[in-house]
Amino acid sequence: MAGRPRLFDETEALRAAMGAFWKNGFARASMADIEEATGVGRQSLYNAIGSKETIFTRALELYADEEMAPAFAALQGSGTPLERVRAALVAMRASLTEGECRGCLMIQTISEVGGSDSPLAALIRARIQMFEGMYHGVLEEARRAGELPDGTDTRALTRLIMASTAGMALLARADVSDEFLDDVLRAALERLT
Amino acid sequence: MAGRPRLFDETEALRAAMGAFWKNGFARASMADIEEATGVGRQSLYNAIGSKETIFTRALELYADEEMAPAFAALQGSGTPLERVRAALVAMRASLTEGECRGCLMIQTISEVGGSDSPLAALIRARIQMFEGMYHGVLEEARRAGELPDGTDTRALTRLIMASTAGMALLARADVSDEFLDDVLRAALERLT
DNA sequence: CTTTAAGTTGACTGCTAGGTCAAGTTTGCG
DNA sequence: CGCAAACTTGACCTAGCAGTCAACTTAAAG
Repeated sequence: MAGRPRLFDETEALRAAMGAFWKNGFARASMADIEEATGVGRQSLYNAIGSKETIFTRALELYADEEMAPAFAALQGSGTPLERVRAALVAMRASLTEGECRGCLMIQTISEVGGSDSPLAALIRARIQMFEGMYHGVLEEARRAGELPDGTDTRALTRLIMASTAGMALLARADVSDEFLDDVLRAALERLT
Repeated sequence: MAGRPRLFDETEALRAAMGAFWKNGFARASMADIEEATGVGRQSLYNAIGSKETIFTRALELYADEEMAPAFAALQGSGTPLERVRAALVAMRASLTEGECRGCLMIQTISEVGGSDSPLAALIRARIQMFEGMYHGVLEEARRAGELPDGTDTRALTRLIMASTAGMALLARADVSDEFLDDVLRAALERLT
């Protein structure tokens, strides 16, 4: 089992590919773009990772694990439950404009693979459910702790938060102003009671 | 100026093309799909309308004018300002699942042409601003009429509504359940005070 | 009826894309 | 050293795409 050692780091390459996909979307990012972004030859990518769709899937998983981590960390951080939800929203808002690309790769992928029944769509649905479960858990905590009125429908509130978040990410992609996004965040925080 | 009369109705064809784009997005819908959906030959489409991008642009305008009309009509309909906003939200929610395709063509297009500076992106930005202006006008009315607390930041509230709406449309595309969308609507209506 | 402007049809073109092949390179192991 | 396994390189292949061309059809104008 000897052979030439790999000249690139797989995760590093996936991160670079992620950038290309984030900028242009799955369809518009060509394999040539991926080669250029990663600095890795095509065959090497195929050997190490797989087809374009596989590369994208892996890059999307990496995105969910790395790029969305701050928001999730905030949810499980310190403070009262509601404070943690607020912190997560703030982190989400920040992530939309801080990097090189505006918006959120996960959200922007939804409309691209949308209705299809591809593995990609399944991945996204799974992440949505995970997202929902985490928010809902903390909001339920908040309700039990008396931070939310006792009759609060925390499931519906969770889903409103998710829609608002997704919408914010989407509009960021439409080159809406930073103040626009700040307004959304502020209005959402005000009504989180 | 005599010649063979056109065998198809241009608007009808655009409506059919709209369906194809709605289902698959701009990039994934091929000219062959458009031919099949419209029942019109390619050259005829080029003669009458133009390139694929032109066809899409026209179809998108048609979508905005026809498919999104109920929501706008509700905004300018009868009832107190806040009632009209509520009615618009209800109409938006309904439009997401009533047709053959889930979601909203306008929203799903944002992530596709996203950051680019194409005419399409400009069209979308213009519609977003129009949308914002209409909502904001009615919410200001509501504030002045005492339906909203006097200190309400109606601009921020407008933008939150837009984000929630956009997010709802996007998630509909991700094949989220109908109850999910209903929850978002209900939670949004509850917090519209 | 003839002419002519417009519409239709289907074959065609050039191009780009994702994916593969074969030859060459670099390591570890016997 | 020499063999074999893994990786790299760049040319290549095929399919599908948007868009075009040329021949044909239709109806109104004169």
